[in-house]
Amino acid sequence: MTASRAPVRQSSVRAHNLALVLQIVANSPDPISRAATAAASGLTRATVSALVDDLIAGTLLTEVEPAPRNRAGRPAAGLRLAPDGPAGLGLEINVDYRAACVVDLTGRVRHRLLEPGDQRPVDAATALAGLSRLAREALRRAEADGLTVAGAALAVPGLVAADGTVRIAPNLGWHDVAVGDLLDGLPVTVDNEANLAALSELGAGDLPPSFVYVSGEIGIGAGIVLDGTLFRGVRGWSGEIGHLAIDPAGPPCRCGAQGCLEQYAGQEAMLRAAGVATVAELAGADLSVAGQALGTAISAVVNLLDIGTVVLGGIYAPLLPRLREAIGAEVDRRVLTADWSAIELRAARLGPDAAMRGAAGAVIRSVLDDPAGWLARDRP
Amino acid sequence: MTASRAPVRQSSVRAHNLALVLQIVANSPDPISRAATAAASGLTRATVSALVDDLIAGTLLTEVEPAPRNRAGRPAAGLRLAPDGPAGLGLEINVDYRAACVVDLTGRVRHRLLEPGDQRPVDAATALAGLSRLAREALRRAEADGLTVAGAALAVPGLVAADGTVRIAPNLGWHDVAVGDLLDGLPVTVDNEANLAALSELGAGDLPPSFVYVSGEIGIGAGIVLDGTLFRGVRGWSGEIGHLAIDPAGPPCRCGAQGCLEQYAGQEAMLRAAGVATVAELAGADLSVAGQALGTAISAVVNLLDIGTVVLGGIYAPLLPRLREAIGAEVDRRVLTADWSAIELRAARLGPDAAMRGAAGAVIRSVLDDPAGWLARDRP
DNA sequence: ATGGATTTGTTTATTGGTTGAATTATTTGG
DNA sequence: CCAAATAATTCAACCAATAAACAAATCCAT
Repeated sequence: MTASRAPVRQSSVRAHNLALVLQIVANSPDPISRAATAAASGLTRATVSALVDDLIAGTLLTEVEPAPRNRAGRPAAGLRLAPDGPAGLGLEINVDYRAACVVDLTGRVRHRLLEPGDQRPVDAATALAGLSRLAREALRRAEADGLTVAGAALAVPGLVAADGTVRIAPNLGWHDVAVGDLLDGLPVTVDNEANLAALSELGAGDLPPSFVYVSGEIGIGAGIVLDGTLFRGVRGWSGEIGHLAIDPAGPPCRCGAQGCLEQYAGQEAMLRAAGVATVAELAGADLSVAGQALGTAISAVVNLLDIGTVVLGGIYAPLLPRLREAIGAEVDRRVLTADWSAIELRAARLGPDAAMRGAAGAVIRSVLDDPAGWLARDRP
Repeated sequence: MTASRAPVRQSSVRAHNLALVLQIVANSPDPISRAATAAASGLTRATVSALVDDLIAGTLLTEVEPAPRNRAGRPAAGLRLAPDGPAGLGLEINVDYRAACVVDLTGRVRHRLLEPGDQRPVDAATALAGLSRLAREALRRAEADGLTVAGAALAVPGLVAADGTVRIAPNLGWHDVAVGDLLDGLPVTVDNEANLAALSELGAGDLPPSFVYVSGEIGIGAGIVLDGTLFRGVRGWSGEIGHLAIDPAGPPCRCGAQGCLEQYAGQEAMLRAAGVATVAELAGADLSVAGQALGTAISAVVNLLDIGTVVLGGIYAPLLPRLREAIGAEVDRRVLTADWSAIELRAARLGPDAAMRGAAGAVIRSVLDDPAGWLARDRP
């Protein structure tokens, strides 16, 4: 039932502790010594030394010069993530561009390729072929840098089934698209853009381990992060916040129901309500209707999940100053527990690249979460 | 980040594998042999034998006569949970009764004490003193049976903070009540009744590992079970479904907002709408308004969490036949993914005792989840 | 400059726990 | 009554972490 259904052997102990040590180093802002890692992990220095040897041999960690220090004792050798080890390839197909990026273990974006162009008129196969070209170019450049690409992830604006097929991506006009073998065998996972953007914000630091990322685009999606892990739902399509009911007698929605959030706070609805033509012009408009609707939806999330932090991304990020008051008022009114524990609203830190960087970050994260799997891979 | 921040030593391996073996036995409908357990767990027979020895010595498992079999080979000794080992004490304080029960490891209710009486006029201290008497009597009877009570849990209809204080229980008139030391040192955990009832339904079997339990009483609460574990939210107050917004212009709610679910599907609202005085009379009434409101709220849950099963408890359980159509229609209309994956509505199996049994079950579950902790306890 | 104090990192024997193979136990079937 | 089959236990080997001793590299006081 509750406990996982897998036996644990000694090798799992090692796998767990490798991940533990690696993540302590990864989360340390400055290079950290073996001894400090041992103290932080609760393992002995001897054990940490042995684990670190493996991690260095596997190009996951590197030793750097000891930081000069004015205390007695042998100076500590610093450990940090290797910038020339495994890397993640992040891909994205969205309404008006295709993009790829390469991110190394330390989180730095090493390469970034963007191909603007409306994807709606082209069919899925053509769009994917174009993406494949872009991705190969990114791989070529990564290899030239001496990086080993550990995997790839693709962000799409739509519902993705557990097996990676895109069930529906309304704004791309996609319907049951299997991405297939894009890169000659290099596995490509596919995920929803809001989910990946949420992970990306998590990686950007300074966020609590549980939060909701709300992405405002043509549609509205949400990525739910619980305790540092993306919550995907039972079948993989959680976070469909865009179709929460705001008013049962509200305007009809393209989903067939009435009064969905999208009809109040979706990009098109906001433009229509403000009587302007571009997103940039919204900065001067009255957004109280959208804000109130967003507040109602956010209240539902908080009442159900008791999450204290909401990150607003996509077009909402720059508009947050104008939305905050209406959202806050509605949340205060509707969330029972708001009296004890405040709900924090934040603007997303990362711009439009969030989803793509989150995709690359997901690959990196999978290596950091299971270094033993990386060490045991078939060497080239 | 994602991986837990604790080191793993060999002893944790044993702790994990003890839990693994114990739960395989617990989940087996019939007594199961060591060999079959080994096959199911992936451990070797030698290891399972050693683990089982410990579990038997700790009165968690017992050997039963081998089931007669018509095949060659030494007959297998059956293993099952010990009915005379640790037991859980479940407590409940609700609007019109106090109750206690003792449940053994196998899930059987061994004792059940119920003291009817309106708790609203008495203050919290008096109610708790009465509960304490009831609990002591239950403990006495458990001891007379040779059971060792491993712990106690209390179900209350209200919001419970992480430290066990009841922040607010509107229908009891409680406000920041610390339960304190009820039973001379025996630890008592406190939890929301909907949460515990949800766990109770999970234990009653036949449910998928992720579902939502909706409890209709004076207020409406929800227990969210994700992957076999209760989801409590960041600060412990998840599942406040009763105050989801159904209609922003709806009737005012005692929470201060307008159009909350409780104003449509709460017990009092349903009675008022049907023009009857007792819950029993609702069976013949038109419940389409409540059903539609419930359907809207359930759609919100499913859209956010992608959960495929909803269990309706409390007063909703007997009324489900009359509610199903309205709920179903609204869910089909509002849940994007309903086309691919059906949402199943079920009536709760357990009656009014669900929360109290869930409380006892939570104690049992904590032993099953961490048998090593139980084995390492100070023996009497 | 030199020896003691201090901190880091490695070496080595020990311990806890699983594994795999061999062994013992208990049944059915010819 | 013996062979085949299945269940459970015993025992040596192995793997990974620990504790304690040791080596290395620095600061500081004399």
